[in-house]
Amino acid sequence: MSNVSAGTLRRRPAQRRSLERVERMLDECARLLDEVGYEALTTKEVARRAGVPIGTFYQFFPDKQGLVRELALRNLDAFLARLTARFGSAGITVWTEVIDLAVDEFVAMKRTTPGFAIVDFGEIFQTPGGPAIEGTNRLLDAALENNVIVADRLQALLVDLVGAPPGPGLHRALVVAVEAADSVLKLAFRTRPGGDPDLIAECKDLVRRYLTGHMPAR
Amino acid sequence: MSNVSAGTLRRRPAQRRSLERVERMLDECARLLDEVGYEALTTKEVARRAGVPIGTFYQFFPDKQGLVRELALRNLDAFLARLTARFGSAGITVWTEVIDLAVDEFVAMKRTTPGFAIVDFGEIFQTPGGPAIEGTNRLLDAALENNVIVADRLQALLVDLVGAPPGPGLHRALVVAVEAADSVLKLAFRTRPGGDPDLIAECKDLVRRYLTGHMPAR
DNA sequence: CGGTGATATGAGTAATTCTCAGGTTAGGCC
DNA sequence: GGCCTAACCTGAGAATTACTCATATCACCG
Repeated sequence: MSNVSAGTLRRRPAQRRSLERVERMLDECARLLDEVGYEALTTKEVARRAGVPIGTFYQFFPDKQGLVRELALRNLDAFLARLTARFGSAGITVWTEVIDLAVDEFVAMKRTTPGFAIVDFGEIFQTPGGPAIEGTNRLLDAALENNVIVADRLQALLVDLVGAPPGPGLHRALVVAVEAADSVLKLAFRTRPGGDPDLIAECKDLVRRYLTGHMPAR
Repeated sequence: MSNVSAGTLRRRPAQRRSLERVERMLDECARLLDEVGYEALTTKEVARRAGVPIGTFYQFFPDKQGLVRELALRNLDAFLARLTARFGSAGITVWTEVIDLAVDEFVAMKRTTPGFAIVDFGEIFQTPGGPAIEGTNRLLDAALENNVIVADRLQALLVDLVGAPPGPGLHRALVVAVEAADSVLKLAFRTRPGGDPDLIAECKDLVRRYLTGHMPAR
């Protein structure tokens, strides 16, 4: 369930103390994000709050982006875990239930998980490295397309539970749906602290209508 | 057509030279965004390339965010101008044509307007100012919700050209549609330099299906 | 208990943002 | 024109930040 993607740590914490420290730094990073936003977040303050010297911070994280990217990864893990947990208990029969459940879970995390409202699964950064360098096609810079992972998981669930026809068409549709849902929910939370309920409802409607064309005839 | 929103300049350039300078700084900002991304953009480099001393930069822009916000505003103006121009010449009869035209125009700007692929109308920054301060409800921090302006304009066009029923329902639907389309198109341009054509097609499909419920029966 | 590799530390360096005291310019008025 | 005044411009430097690296400390084992 964990370690979904590459990971961006310089050194992976091996002993318990290090692990706790990294966890603490991620926690404080999340809380700081809620307080001051991404722009104003400083590595020094994260380290200070976590009770960790700045040097130790840089033992594990390459930089501020690496820190936030790691947080996004942790969020992704948590989301996928919660998703599979809820799908295990509830007996799903119609594919729209999958949508509703996923959106509800996402909203729940937006409300309760610190920092999730700001970064969720990443996608904050646009960092091209110079225009059209050499042959290297560094388009998807690893862990930069976490929404694709969510789409992967949703596809597996839909194929399993509802017997949807797998394939590139469905996969692309799910990536689009996740991307769109993400942005509309971000809007919902920009509009109102707890998430505008009308916009959350619209989000479900949007995804349902869109996916109707790519799904078995219910 | 211009000066759509508040504007974030410290001092509005009055004389021709100042105006040209501000314009030049915005141009260079846009090009730098394409080259190095938002994160790595520095005010010093923008000033240097524009041939303007750093002090002058700060005469007009409060900071890096203000600069990019101003660029986003200029992009918004340009987009709205191009939109109305094209709607004037082409005789629209069906509402889906409005969608297609708007998306096409957006895509065209993504391809040709420097920096547009990175910032388009803004929405990069999440900058809360401390949790739940006092009574002040600073939710929409001026110019921070530019997509709403696009939705406004689209609503006017749809009501005018197609006789759509105006009202809060339609308006909300358009805001959602614009937000979703924006994110999917961003994805399309992250995936491929010129914008993945499949994803662009999916974007149109997404919006069309969603808005069907909010539109006259064609 | 001494040795060895892994881990921790924080003062310091380089790079950045933004200011402000003082110099320059534009343009009206006699 | 010549003069005056307010608007405008400038860049050295103060304050802040990201990140490094030489040294100190620790964990563990023979």
